[in-house]
Amino acid sequence: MSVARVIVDVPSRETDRPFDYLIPPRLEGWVEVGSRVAVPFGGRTLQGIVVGLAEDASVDLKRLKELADVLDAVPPLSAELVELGEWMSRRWLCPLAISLQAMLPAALKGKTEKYITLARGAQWPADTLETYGDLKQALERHSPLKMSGLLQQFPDRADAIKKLLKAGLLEEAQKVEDRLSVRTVLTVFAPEPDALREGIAAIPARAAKQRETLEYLLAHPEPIAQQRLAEEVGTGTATIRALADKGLLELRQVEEDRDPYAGRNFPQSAPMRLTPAQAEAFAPIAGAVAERRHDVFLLHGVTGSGKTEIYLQAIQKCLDQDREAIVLVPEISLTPQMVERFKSRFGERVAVMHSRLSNGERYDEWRRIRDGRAQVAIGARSAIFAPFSRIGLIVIDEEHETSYKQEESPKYHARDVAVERARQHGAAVVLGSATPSLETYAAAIARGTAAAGARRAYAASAGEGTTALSASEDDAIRPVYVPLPERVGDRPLPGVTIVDMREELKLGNRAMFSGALADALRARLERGEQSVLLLNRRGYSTFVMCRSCGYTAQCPHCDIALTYHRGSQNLRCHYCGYAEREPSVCPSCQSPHIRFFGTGTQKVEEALSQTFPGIRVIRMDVDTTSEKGSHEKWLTQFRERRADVLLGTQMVAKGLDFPYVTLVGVLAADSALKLPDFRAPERTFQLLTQVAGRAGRHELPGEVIIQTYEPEHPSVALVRHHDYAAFTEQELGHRRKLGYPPFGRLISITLSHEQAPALIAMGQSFASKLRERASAAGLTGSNAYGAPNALEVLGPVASPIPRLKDRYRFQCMIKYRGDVDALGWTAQALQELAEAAKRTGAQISVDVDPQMML
DNA sequence: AGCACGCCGACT
DNA sequence: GTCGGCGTGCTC
Repeated sequence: MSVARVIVDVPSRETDRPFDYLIPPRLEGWVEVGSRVAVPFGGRTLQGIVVGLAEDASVDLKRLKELADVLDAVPPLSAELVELGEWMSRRWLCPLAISLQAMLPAALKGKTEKYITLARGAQWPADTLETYGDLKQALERHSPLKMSGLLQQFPDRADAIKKLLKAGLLEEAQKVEDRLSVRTVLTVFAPEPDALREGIAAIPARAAKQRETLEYLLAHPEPIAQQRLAEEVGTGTATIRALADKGLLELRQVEEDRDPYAGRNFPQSAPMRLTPAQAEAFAPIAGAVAERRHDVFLLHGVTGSGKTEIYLQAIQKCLDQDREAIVLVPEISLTPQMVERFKSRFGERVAVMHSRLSNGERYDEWRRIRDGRAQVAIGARSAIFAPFSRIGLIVIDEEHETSYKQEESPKYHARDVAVERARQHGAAVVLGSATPSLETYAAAIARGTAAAGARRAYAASAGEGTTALSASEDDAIRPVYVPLPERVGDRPLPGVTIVDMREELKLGNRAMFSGALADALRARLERGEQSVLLLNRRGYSTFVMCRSCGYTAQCPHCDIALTYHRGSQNLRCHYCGYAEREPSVCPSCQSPHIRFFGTGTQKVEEALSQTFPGIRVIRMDVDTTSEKGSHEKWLTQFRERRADVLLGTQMVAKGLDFPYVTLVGVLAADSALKLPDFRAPERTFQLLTQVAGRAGRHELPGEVIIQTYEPEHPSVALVRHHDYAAFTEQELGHRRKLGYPPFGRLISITLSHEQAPALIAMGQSFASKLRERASAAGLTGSNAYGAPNALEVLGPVASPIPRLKDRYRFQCMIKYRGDVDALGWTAQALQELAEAAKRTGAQISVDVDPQMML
């Protein structure tokens, strides 16, 4: 008998290794690397993934249990994806079970279900029967019963069931079940034409409908849904059933794909003629695809420069070779517009995956990919795991977007996974952005450019410092730089005005709209044009304070000010979801002078209506787009010009393209600048540049007005001339001085605990252990030239949000040069820490290459 | 992560 | 004297 090595679905570091199981004869032949199996594990039955097969000789067979089951006819993961999962676990220091789970559609996240049956032949003593007769009766009616169902029926009998199990009067069985519903449709299958004609001849003259039905099938022999056939023929399903009973046709339940885009027509679109600039950018990418080279490209194109058409044509090249393509877009720009462009070009060959699909819909799209019915996958972050087997191209649009980094474990970055996966397949990678992340950009500039002379466009300003990324760093991405510096049709970038709100105040304007913005809005209303307004804060007011005693409303579970929401009249914590009623007097001193400060999107909406009576505003933020399809609904309304203003948080900044938008207003450009995060300036610059790109994308010229209290901050000032290069140069200078990415790398380790003192002690002992190890390894100590240390351990310090969901948080940061093996080193240290943490009840969370410092 | 086994307080 | 609290330890 052979042996399967299984990663069980327990997301803990202690069980993060393969466990060996015997493959029983009945399952022989069904088990492969990547199979999903059910295994007995410590007294229960769990889902697991087979990561290896061994011959019996190599393992000690005596103590092995057998696999309980193989859960799918076709393994959901390929050996290649299992390998990718192992790579991810090393790269982001997370248990393999978690990496593997991330690659499966949610529908295949197996759940252990317990079933209860009456023990066969067991005699119930009279007194037991008296007390627990109702349980016995329930099980006599239906058996086996789900434990969960039984508990629902008898909520207070949990202990009783346990007792009866122990006494051997009840028995328990466990099964791993999918969270899955495959929709089936009753489908009619026609027999061979000859049989069909015989059937028609045999039908009595008065059964006209039956005859018609068979005649229809003779003309249309392909399988058809019973319902549909009945409609076509103009009869009821009874006719069809009658025919089935006679054996004249076959009726079967057939699994149906839930097509989330069913009933929508996507007019076929032909490739557009590329502009000379597009063609120049396209050439090296197409070349790499044609030659099946694993090259990575940074396609740096300003907003409106036509990157998408380049993606589409590169994908076509890839399909022509009978290879497959993955396109990642940020969740937020996975709008109908984007999907439509891909569906129009590639039709049925496109599978779409995003979070708004139900588990079932997503599973169906996933199966279309796996079964080879789709060759292009477009989706958010997790689409990088699309189960293709011959990938030729991976595109990551808006490469700089933070949503590519998953904030929960596995804390992977889809961009890095993409490059690794492409390497496995010999596929090309295109990273597209108008505002590339500094990491990608610096690496590309360091490597050089594909097109001669292109480097001039951006490179000079980036400075020599960008080469600081260590050349020996083996997992560093080194993209070929492909600039696309002009907008299609030579449309100019919109003019940008920066308004200093301090000056407005001096002029006596205390409103949230500056004179310039108010005038510009009014002009759009008069001309019937549209505007987009950005304010990156939802809710009505951002904090609540008592003017008598200084009390501020804080979340009782987090160290965070509560935000006032107008619609629901409550105060809410945006981190844990806590809500309380709006106070009318100060909860602390009962003074009526409790006031709401700070501006959120709700308040702007109100101010718009007051300032411009009759204005039609669509507000888009987390609060108005939580419903399925609402995002799409608002955008459609806006496109159809049923509103004058689209007001929202950063979700209005990305990827939208409306011809009548001629004004973009940013209400508080500096709102994110004060955050304690070294990427805050980069993010602000990116957000402002992106939102500015929403204006004037078609015939009408665009205008951008940015309100700020910090007009001279580079993140704001340099947006004025869309000066990515100048901003980048400055910012890279700062990063270099501080040893931040891309000049150094970070691993953040956050410890959390319900009690602060225990946490502080633990944090300190952990940090000093790390430091000891580092110095023992000769990694610390500044060198004689004042160059940064190879590795530094910073902290522990309280996290920027010191308490979240009733847990205190402390963090350590490991800052290191790219040529140091900090991952292996940290993994070891964590192993030790994990043991200590378990005793004290602390939680550890590791973030390799953190994107958010909060 | 759970579920077992194992040692100390409030009940029959 | 028993039921049950949840503290450590293991799971092929």
